Amino acid sequence: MADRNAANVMGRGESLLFLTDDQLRRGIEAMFFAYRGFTADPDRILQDYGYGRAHHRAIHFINRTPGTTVNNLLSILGVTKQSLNRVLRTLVEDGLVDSRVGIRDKRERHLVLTPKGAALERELSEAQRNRMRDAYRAAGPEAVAGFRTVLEQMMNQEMRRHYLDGGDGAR
Amino acid sequence: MADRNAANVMGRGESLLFLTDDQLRRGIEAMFFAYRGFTADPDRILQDYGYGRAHHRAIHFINRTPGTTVNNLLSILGVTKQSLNRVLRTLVEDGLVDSRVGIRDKRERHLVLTPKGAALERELSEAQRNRMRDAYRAAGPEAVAGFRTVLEQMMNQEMRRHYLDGGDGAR
DNA sequence: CTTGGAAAGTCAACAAGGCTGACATAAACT
DNA sequence: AGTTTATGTCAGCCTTGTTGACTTTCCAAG
Repeated sequence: MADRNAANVMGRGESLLFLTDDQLRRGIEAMFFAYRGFTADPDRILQDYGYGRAHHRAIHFINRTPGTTVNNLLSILGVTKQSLNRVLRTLVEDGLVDSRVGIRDKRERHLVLTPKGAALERELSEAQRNRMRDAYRAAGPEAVAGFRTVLEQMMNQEMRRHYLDGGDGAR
Repeated sequence: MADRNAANVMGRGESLLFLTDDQLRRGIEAMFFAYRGFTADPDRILQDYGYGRAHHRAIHFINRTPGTTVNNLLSILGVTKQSLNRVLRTLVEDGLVDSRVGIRDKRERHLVLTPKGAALERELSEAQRNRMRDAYRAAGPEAVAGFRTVLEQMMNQEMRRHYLDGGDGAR
């Protein structure tokens, strides 16, 4: 219990004392605290509109993949259709999202942002990008590469698939 | 709008095309998807005990700083005392947490894990550490350093304070 | 051309975990 | 003695997740 995980007899110098429980705990807490910062700005904006994080997520992924179907969105977001539907309904009612009956398959609904929805999307993503940009600038390019690498490894298989689906991101 | 943020005329070669909106969006989605992986294992375990993420957070920080006060926990977690109290009450009732009247200041309650609480903490944190360790191993030491650096920059001031309070983590 | 099943929507009920506001108690501080 | 601080508690509200049951639409295979 005292010195568990003296995990790095595999050396190369700079990696000594690398995977101790304490190091891992620090990483865990970093994720926790950073995620709070990550969501703080959009949360504030959403409040002014009477929306929540669930609305933000829907708006984000509809913007990323215009014309996406409800089912696709469900598998990206990992919630039930009832839960997503409640959110989508308010967004459609409020005129932020347009739900178009499928052309080839009329059961499907293709979701797109209206100009009004796109405006909110920009406001939200700009706030979030600003924070991300500041963090990236302060950390430097190499840190950013490492950041992305670790996060990718932390995803579940299915999530990684959705992540990779999202365009190349200039990789 | 087409080529906004050609942000890197500051060069050094590998950092060209560094802060485009698309790059930033990729970082944002990486955070989103990775956080899901990050919480997936504990969430599964917590379900077996009838607890939620809120209980996990309380248990984690009581374990990190044994004898911490309610007020301190409140400022770390950033929730209302009513919300935290609901969680703490069940943990005390179920015999996972001990709430001891302060010695110097009898208004304060000092929170510590019971053996039973410590057992659950180990189960949860082991699962979370395993995922973190696998990600770290796959990514390599340099990536991990970058990961931590970017996350630290993403935190709010106050969160960063709490983060730094958590011991040195062999920095 | 019928039918099975997928996609979508809806209703109802419930739970976790946030929130506000009001109030109580004990202890410490001034 | 009066005020402030730390904690706890009651009541009620909201968002966002869940399950289960049921309907409508409609593609596609038999």
